[in-house]
Amino acid sequence: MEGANSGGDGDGDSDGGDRPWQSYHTVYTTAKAGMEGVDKEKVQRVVYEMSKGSKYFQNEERKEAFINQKIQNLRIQCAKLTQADLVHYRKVADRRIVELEASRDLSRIWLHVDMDAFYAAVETLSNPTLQGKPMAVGSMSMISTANYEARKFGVRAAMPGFIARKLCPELIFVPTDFKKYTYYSDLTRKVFRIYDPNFVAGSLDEAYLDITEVCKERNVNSEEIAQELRAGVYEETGLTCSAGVAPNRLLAKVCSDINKPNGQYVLPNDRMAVMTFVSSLPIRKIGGIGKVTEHILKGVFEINTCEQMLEKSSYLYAVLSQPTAEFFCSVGLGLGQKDSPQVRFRKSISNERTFSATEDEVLLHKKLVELAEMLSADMQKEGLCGRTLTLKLKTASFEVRTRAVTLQKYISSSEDILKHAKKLLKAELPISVRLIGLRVSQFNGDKCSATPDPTQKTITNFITSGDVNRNCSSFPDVADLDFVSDAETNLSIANGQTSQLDWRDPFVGNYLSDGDHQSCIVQKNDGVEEVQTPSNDATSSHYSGFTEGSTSFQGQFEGINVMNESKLREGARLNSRCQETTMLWLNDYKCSLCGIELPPSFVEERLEHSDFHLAEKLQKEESRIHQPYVPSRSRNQKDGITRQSKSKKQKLSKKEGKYTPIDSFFVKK
DNA sequence: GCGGATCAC
DNA sequence: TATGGTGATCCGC
Repeated sequence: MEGANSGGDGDGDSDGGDRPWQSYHTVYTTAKAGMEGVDKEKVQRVVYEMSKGSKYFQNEERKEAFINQKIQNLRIQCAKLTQADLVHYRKVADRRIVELEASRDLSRIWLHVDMDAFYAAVETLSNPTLQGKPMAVGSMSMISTANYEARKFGVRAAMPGFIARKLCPELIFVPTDFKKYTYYSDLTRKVFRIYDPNFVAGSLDEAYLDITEVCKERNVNSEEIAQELRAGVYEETGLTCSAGVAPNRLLAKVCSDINKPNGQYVLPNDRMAVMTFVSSLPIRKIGGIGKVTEHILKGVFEINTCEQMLEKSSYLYAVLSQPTAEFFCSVGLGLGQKDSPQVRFRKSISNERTFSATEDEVLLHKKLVELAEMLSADMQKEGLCGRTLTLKLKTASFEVRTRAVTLQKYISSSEDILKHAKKLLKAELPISVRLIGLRVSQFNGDKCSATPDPTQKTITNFITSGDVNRNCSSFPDVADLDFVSDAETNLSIANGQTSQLDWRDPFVGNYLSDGDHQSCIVQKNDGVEEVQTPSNDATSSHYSGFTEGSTSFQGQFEGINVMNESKLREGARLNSRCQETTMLWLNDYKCSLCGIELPPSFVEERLEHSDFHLAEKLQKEESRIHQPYVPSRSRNQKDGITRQSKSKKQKLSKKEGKYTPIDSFFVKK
């Protein structure tokens, strides 16, 4: 609202001035519930002092600079628009706004419930001595939730504990205990179900209810329903919650935040009321508009409130992608999203762990084994098989990288996962990382059936074709072509059986969401749902038992046998060459084939050198298969080493990361 | 399909 | 000492 950072924001103000902390934008300093009367200047200063100079901080600065460049670019684009352009885009925007307006639906009454400081409140319930004392759920490195006493000090969710303790030395830390939260969450849902058996759970502590019918049947207004529901939740759990009522979910969510904690706000189903409400609403309150989007909208278009989205709509349509512009306009009109289907399918499953940064390959390999085991277990629990595996790395400097392979067969066993994960990781070595993650996506339509859980209710809508098992790991391996990972994706995918329900709601997404799209809840037709909760409690058991069995990474590293495969097609060759360029250099220094030493910075020389070996290999090959090969310097490699002959600025080794051009993001072509 | 990024909780 | 984990989506290749 009156946010400390809203003053001269986005002008590159006061950098290096007497108040450097003002330019350090964090997620947790934005004014939210319970932050009234907080000395924001002091909080901001402490956060800055604690962070300054750290690797994390430096990365934040890098990202910030990147965003500022985007803003600059967009500003230039706007400035370049001619009068004629503006007239045109004014028309485009106006037409769309009329259409959007016509789609306005005021027939439903939505209620959003949000538990107050949920985790903290539950912990206080189970340990009443915490009552009235500043307390946070989480650890020294990260806080999940802080109670309202702690919030008075500026302590907030997503803030690292050691900073929170600086802000509030008496702060009590309580470790997270998801079993407890799930238990109480279930209790609240018992109450929700009374008012809407098909309610949509957003997470453990919030839900959307369509209360249209209850209001009608019982002939009571929404305010009374909200009161009653909150009282019911309190009676059932001893916990307080807040509620918001509005014609759509997007607005209901905004409303539940207004009188938090232990309050409610009703926005009537009336067009004027909605427009008035939205006119002064800061854009950051909208679900889907986060720190970066807010920054851009302010910096480029000087948009601070939702109403201003309509005022600037011609510029939005001129410079942003159409769906993005459209979302902002619909927000300006106070519209929600179209109804989402009752049943939603999980699209990926993943796990990741942070540890103290290391470049010890044996250690990294061990982490990978553990992750693969855990992921496989989770997948089997859910009966999932997928064909895309993604490795995520966070370097010691907090840069995040992902590397993916899409396979021809569906996998779920830890052996399969590990096999491919190792290849992906190997290509990145040497590297110092602080986090490794694995994700599997592109599921086979149905459960993999390895060990079906009889107690698990199946979703009837699923297509259960006889093909289901064909691709699963229970079948014998097909020829292992996997190392030419990218080439595989070029092969036509065998009769893609997409039983994944591929619905696409134009109003769901990054900028197109009212917040429930990230729901991990599968809501059944009968109203029963299953919740995927982060099972932190389970990790310890996973870790034990995998402490040994780490095979040396080094041992498998010498192979350049990628090139020995004889019947690779042209595409496969280029890709294997791409792999080779990354695998060729032992310890990123020494050629594994001839022993010549070339430091990573000699990018051109190294490429030349690998070309040499490649040509050598191919010549041998060509004597067998008759296929000409022209070493091409113009082809870009997928591994990020862009080949530009003259530039030594491309020295950036992969370790240091590559930076994509600014102009791409957010800009319409 | 891949990779970088944003967002929410 | 020290800045999380899971899942989803979008954009531009």
